[in-house]
Amino acid sequence: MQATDISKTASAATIVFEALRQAIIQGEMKDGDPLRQDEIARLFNTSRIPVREAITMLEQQGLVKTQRYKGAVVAGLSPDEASEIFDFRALLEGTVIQAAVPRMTPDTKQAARDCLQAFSRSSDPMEWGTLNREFHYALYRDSAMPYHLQVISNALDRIDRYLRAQLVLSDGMARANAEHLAILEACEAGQAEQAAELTRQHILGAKAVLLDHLAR
Amino acid sequence: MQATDISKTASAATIVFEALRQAIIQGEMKDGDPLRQDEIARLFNTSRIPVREAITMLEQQGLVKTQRYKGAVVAGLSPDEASEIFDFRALLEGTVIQAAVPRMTPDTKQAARDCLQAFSRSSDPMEWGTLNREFHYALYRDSAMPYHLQVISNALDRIDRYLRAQLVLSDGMARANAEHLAILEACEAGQAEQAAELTRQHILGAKAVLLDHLAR
DNA sequence: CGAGTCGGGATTGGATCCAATCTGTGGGTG
DNA sequence: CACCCACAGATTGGATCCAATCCCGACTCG
Repeated sequence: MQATDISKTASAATIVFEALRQAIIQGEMKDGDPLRQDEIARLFNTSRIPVREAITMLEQQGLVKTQRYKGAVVAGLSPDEASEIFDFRALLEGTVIQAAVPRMTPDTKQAARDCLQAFSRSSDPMEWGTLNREFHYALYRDSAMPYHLQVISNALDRIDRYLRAQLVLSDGMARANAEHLAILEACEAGQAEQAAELTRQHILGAKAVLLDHLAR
Repeated sequence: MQATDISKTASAATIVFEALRQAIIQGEMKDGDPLRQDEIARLFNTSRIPVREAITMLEQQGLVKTQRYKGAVVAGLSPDEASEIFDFRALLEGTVIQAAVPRMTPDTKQAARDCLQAFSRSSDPMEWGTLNREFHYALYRDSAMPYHLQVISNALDRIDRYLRAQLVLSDGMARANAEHLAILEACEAGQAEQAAELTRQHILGAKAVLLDHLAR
């Protein structure tokens, strides 16, 4: 029998939070868009209380900025901030994948391969972002570093919108595909240091492309 | 004239949050202690609403764990989790100090020296923790990496209690003092790589001492 | 004509009230 | 005597209501 995480039934606040988070990181809400409490409350058929809690969660993650008595708006990223987060990711994700490679199970490798295939076959730009993320996350899964993973996930939330944009750019898809394949092969060959270096280059490459695009 | 950040007047929720955060990271509340909403509300002369928002903030930072309809308790750290966070800090703080050294202003160096002096003169174990933290933070200040700093600060919150405990242990103070001095000297000499390595060793050393203590 | 000010609507922050759930205790039953 | 169940108090989650603040336009007065 499959035991389901009891007592983890979502509160209204977390449901609203997840929905808003998705809307923000997928770019449905643009930078600076205001989050009206009672508008959101009506959308979810709740009162404003859970909405407010959801907004404070979003603020803790840096996804919105709030001002007292003025409300919350979707937080954008300056080029400097984006650049810093990419550096941050390169540092962390390189380290994490290096720790993950020696522990990587066949299951995980298969999952990563599946993501990669789906990624290259998919034609829906909106799906690319999630598959891209799933692929990376699969490779880190076996690192046994849950705290690192959580922090990485938060960092990804902050730049996810921009990553999606970057994938659509020029040959972003083709390049990402090639780099992903190289990373996966390094993992399968058990070359941890190589996988780490490729991951770092992959992230810093994306940063370069994106910043170049933002500058124009 | 000194312009004060207008409209940043604290809401009740953030006041409660800050107070609870301090109480937790300074160890006034032990692992597993429950946070009763109306008890806290009475303490601060507010209703439970701001208290609930404060608790969701604490949960986002990992300082408390909540279960639906059962409330929040102060979140402790298993040895594994503590160990991981020390590794995390070593990685990040090494990188950050390396970036900070070439940009470090005389003011900053002076501030760090002051901390160090106060640290060695102080006899109040409770003060050590804050001075220790101030010292480190001063050295990172000029790194121009605000995101990294924020993440480091969160990580510190999680283990601050244990760090304080470790300082009181054995010759924790004396050793920390010596290591701090070495780090500061490397910074003043402009040896960024050296400062980074010393910082990493400093953190990993503290981790070893603490884990050894926890095991017993 | 421009600057200051004074409302009114909109919006957020906080308080109070009600509903849902947990927990522990006592009684009944095999 | 162990176990199960019901009920009551305690506690959290959510809804509704009131207060504080902001925004914006119109009006007044020099």
